[in-house]
Amino acid sequence: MDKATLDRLVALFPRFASMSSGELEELLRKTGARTVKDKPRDYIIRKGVPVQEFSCLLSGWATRYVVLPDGRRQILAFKTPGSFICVHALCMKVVPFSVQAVTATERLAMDIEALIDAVSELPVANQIFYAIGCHDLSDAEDKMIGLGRRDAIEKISRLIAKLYARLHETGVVEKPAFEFPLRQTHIADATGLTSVHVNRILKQLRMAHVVTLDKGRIVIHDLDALLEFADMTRDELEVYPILPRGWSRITDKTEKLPPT
Amino acid sequence: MDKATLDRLVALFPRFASMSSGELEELLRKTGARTVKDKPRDYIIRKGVPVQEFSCLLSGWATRYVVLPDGRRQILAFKTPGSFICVHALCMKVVPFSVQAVTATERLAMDIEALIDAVSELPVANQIFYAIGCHDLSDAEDKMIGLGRRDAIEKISRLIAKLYARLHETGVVEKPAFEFPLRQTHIADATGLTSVHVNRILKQLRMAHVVTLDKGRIVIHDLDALLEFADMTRDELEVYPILPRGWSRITDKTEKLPPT
DNA sequence: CGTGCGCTTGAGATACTTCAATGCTAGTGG
DNA sequence: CCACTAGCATTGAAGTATCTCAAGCGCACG
Repeated sequence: MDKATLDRLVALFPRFASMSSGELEELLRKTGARTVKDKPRDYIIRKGVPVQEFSCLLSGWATRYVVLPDGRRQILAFKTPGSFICVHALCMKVVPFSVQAVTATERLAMDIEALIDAVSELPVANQIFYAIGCHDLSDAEDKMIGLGRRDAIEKISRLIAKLYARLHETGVVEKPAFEFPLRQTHIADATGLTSVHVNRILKQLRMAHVVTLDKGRIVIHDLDALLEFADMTRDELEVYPILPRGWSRITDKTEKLPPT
Repeated sequence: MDKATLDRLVALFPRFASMSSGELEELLRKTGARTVKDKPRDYIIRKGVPVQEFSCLLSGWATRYVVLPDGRRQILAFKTPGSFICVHALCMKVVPFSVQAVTATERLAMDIEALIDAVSELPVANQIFYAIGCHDLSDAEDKMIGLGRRDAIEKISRLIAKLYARLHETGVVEKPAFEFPLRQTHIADATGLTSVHVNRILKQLRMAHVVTLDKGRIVIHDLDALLEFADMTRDELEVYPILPRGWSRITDKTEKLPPT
């Protein structure tokens, strides 16, 4: 693995910076790290099929989702450059969801069994991977709040604001106008809404000159207004590089004494 | 720590069985493990206040929840005997949620910093705690599906069925009739509904002779009917003792080719 | 013996869904 | 190069699951 690729990897996955570059190179060597390309709609992971690779997404977008027997779909996460495809794979051979490429993607794939061995010998790596899992857990719980207790415009505004923050943080996009390959059905299945309703809410945001979404491109005209709709403050936008025990994000400011 | 307490701990937390009893005793000693009692409505963890203890719930019920600034509440998890109170604490000093006792509770509390040190020296403990975190992640994602894509009767039926399965699995209850200290507002805040609507759905379940819930006690008259309402099969009821890389639960049987 | 919390129920409101039709664009085959 | 098709976005109209508001009731607690 050449120096340039290594730098690109660390830039997208700042957590790896807590390893020395020697340790990281060793880890990549031991796990047979290689880059893999997938085309749009390719499956990266299939529900029920043993997962052999641990992947770090380098470019492109993907979705991780579940489909119920009657066809209802819930998208659990969108994967963008800097995302780990499937943290679960480190402790589960078979996972109950699928991951599918939305655009063409590039990822760094490591052999899982080798990774587990390598990590167990390297305490710093252990901490890193625990923190990654913990981050995904917090993220899932944040989404639970959104799915359970927010209305449509909040859900959609938050989704857009958070994706923007993430892409901005990882250096993938600069301005609040960028490639946005998600279809309205993706947004619907991530927020628990109907694509028809998503369409109406997007129209509302467009009419208010807040966000326009067209032909795979999004333009955020008024970030403050978007945050207003999203019920977010600017500091909630920051993506915290979660170091072990270093996180101190507080979501809600005031907490009424809850019943019972 | 006497032998009886140790046995009780391992019975409630079968994961600990992958450590030798010597290793476990050593771990408990190093972390200053002690039992702590809380009264109903006591806070076990407060949002924004540094978490010092890692707790294993031995008896009683608790909720882990978030309250939004305008008062909307989302319950993230119910804690019952055999639950870890807050897995996040191993990598976050401060967490964005609170944990509050519902009934009187008893828990085994360990010092977190000591636990982190002890675990990093013991690969088997490392695996155990990673698996615990992974279990919570899968659980949260399962709840995301419910919150996003299921209707009221499915949500409530699933909640009841899963709590029963968990309590049964850990040996806390025998028959499908047991202490159930949750108020209707708890159920509402866990499922993203209103307590008024929860009331109507419970009435529906009562009228159908499926479940009765009264005075802190629940009786499941017809488990098969409940599972029908819950859109669950009997094998989904089983709580898998997730060993590292040993999990193979598949939630959905058929998966239509999803759009895009 | 009041007071408060939780359960219950009715009536009316609404956020979101379902159904259905139209149009646009890109890809495909002839 | 054009006709044909499929997928996606858009919009209207009608339906419904769930919410809001409001009132009454029972029980536990001080």
